[in-house]
Amino acid sequence: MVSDGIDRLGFLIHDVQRLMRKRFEARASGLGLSSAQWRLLVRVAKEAGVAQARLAELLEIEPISVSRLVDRMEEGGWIERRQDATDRRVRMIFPTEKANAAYADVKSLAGEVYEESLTGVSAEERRVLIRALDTIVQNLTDGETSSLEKIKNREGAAA
Amino acid sequence: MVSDGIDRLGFLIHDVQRLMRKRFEARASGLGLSSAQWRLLVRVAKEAGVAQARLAELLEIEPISVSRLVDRMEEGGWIERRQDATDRRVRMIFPTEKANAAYADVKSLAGEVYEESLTGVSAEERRVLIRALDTIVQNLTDGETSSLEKIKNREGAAA
DNA sequence: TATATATAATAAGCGTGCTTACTATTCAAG
DNA sequence: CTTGAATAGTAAGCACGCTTATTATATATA
Repeated sequence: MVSDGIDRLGFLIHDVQRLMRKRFEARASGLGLSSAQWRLLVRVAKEAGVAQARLAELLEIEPISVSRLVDRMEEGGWIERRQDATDRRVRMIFPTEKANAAYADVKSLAGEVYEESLTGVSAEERRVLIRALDTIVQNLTDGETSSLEKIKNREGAAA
Repeated sequence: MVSDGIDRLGFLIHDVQRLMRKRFEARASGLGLSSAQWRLLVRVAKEAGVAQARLAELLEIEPISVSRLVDRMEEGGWIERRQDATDRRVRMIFPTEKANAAYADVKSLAGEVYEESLTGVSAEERRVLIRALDTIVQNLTDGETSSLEKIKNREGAAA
């Protein structure tokens, strides 16, 4: 066989990401949250008071992206910025009551979307899928150099 | 077991997509092409003269997104817009010489990135991965309605 | 023919990511 | 203490996706 479809990997990943985001946003539109926003919300819900710089690390986006995302979420009444008493450079991010209430909804919505996505994929195939995706993240994460010799085990970054 | 990691599926897909795009763009930066641009370029290289509306279908993005992408790529000298003689609404898109020359480079770059990504993933696991991703695309593609009864076979959309 | 509908492309404006450059503040070194 | 480097956050401006609305052209129908 000429191709296992590996040559489509990039297109496939791109499509899956776009479709999952779209599906989630369709479901969650009632809540008024975009997918970038609920991604941030999940972090803040678990770690109230986290600094923006730390959020940028956790979400693996640039601090400026966090800054503007937080702007909009503050306007939307999802989170609150507070000064850190000991370091005046820092803005601590807290979820509002509204956010805490929405958190459970977001989680169950995500679960629904995942189940819809995986209809027709067996338990064993799901394990392989997740393992392969984890491996890809590992391979592409560390140093931008050639990744041909770092078949390291995962470190278990639970969502 | 509480979790196979399925609850991380969205985060994983998101991360993999972002990392693969980043890695590719780092490699391809010398060519002056973004990942959205080479995605379009691949289509145009295979089907010179394609209309923008058809490109929007193929790429599964909105016509307006194609319009602005094509604007930038025309400025960059990658493609050329020509009038269709029989239907003056239509703009036919042609690759320039520069684009045709870059096409082979883009393909081999993509292959490299895929191989780096999949280091440590066996041939069998790769097959399962691709099949699972194909299934997810199917499940999420058609009608935004519940997808619990459409375990259809693929239609073979070769990249 | 004249009118209504459909289609191709674009315009305007927004969300989310980026890079680069800046301010405010803290910390380290002398 | 003062100077200088590092860190937290933001501003400006770009790419690429979106929704909604508009223009030009084609096609179908009364």
